[in-house]
Amino acid sequence: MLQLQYIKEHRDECIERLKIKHVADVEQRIDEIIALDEQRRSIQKKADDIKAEQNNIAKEVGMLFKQGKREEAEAKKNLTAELKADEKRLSEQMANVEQELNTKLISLPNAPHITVPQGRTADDNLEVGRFGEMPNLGIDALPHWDLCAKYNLVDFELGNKITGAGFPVYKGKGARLQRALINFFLNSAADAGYVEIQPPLMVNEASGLGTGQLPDKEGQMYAIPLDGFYMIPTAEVPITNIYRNVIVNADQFPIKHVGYSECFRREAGSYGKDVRGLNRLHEFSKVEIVVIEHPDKSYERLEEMKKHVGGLLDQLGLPYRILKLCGGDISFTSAMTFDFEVWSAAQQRWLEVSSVSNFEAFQANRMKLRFKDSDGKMKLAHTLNGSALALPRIVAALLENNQTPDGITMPECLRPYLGFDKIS
RNA sequence: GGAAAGAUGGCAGAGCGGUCGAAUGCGGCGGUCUUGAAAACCGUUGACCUUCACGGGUCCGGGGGUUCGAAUCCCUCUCUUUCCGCCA
Repeated sequence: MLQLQYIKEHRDECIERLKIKHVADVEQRIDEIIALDEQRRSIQKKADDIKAEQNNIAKEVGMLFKQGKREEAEAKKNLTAELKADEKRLSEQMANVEQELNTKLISLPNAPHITVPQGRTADDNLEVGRFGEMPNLGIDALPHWDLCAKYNLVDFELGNKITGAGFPVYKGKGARLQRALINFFLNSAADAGYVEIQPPLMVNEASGLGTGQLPDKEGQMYAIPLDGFYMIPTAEVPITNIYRNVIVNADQFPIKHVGYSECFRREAGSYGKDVRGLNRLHEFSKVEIVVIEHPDKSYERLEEMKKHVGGLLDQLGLPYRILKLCGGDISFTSAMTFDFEVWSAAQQRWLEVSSVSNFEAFQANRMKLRFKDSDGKMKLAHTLNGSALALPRIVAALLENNQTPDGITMPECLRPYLGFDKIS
């Protein structure tokens, strides 16, 4: 959530930024928050004064008892009765105001960076770069789901049988390709200074709240209500939550992590050609990079992360474009997001394979992830993350773009991990 | 699934119901000594709310209760550890 202090001290800027996200009734919501905070402070002042008086009386009573002045002590005791009633009344008021304030704060999305493009839908995203050559396939080129069947790489029917739609089974060279990609991605990140983490695939509620999946996107996660756990939708959740309630040393910045995990998403309401083949799954593999950084350096770091992701796609030889997401398409928690999309030559469409975001202090505020700055003050760190990369659509594009009449050529960078250079 | 124990500051670990925000040790920071460092010694060192400041308030896992007064007593929830059972 946004910092109350920021909202109070930069009201107009805050409203302007939130307007980029088309937040309804922003002015009103912000002013309500500011008013509630003022209420809270005035109630607290009164409560503090009463408590101070009670503390004094209690101290005096203690002294009198020690000195053996019983009657005086007994007389003083009665003084607190009225104060107690006042205190109870105030603490009820306080609880109400705080709860209302908290509800309003937590339901407010992150404020986009001022440079985030205006716009409402994915069509309004700004293309900021296009790389690689789009292959010219013949008209008999096959979409990846046909290639998967032809070369027996991914068995969707088997997944239906074992679990359900959206849980494919990778077989033979298909399975090997998965493993090769994971290793390639993990090693590349390690070479770039990211420390590898192998996180749990289920998280508790506090972790879901920390990174912002809860309460905003509850329906997106698989839940295990019996134990109060959620299947992770991305490794971002467990890895970032390593730093929940942590005060890091400023000299540790940047903290860079990479982790591979299976990701589980309910994807309720998706259907049609969007979900055909590997395009959208309930379970998929992804390598994720997570960075904790000083607020002054986070946008610099975002660029570095983009370069890393772009470098992977370059090595894989996939044509791609980078989009700067517009206010309407950016996520609830993000301040700035870049999407990477690869060209899927047989489907003739762009597929999102990475989303790189700076959350500024939004997640850190929920998680109480702080550091002591050089001025000696406690401040919230910035959190960032990005896919590097999500596998299924990479596989889809690799299969489609590299198909030839006598097989599918594998990119050079994967061969050490694959043990073969062609699927045929 | 059964049984027991525990949850205190960055960590470890004390704490008769009344100067306990909390002993002590480690760590951190500053200093003395040293060419420099280590060791030793001295000092310092929690977070949060509020205030221009002085100050005031809150926090010893969460919530509730007893009391003039709770880290300390009672109830409850959550979590952790250990033992037994089962098991990759």
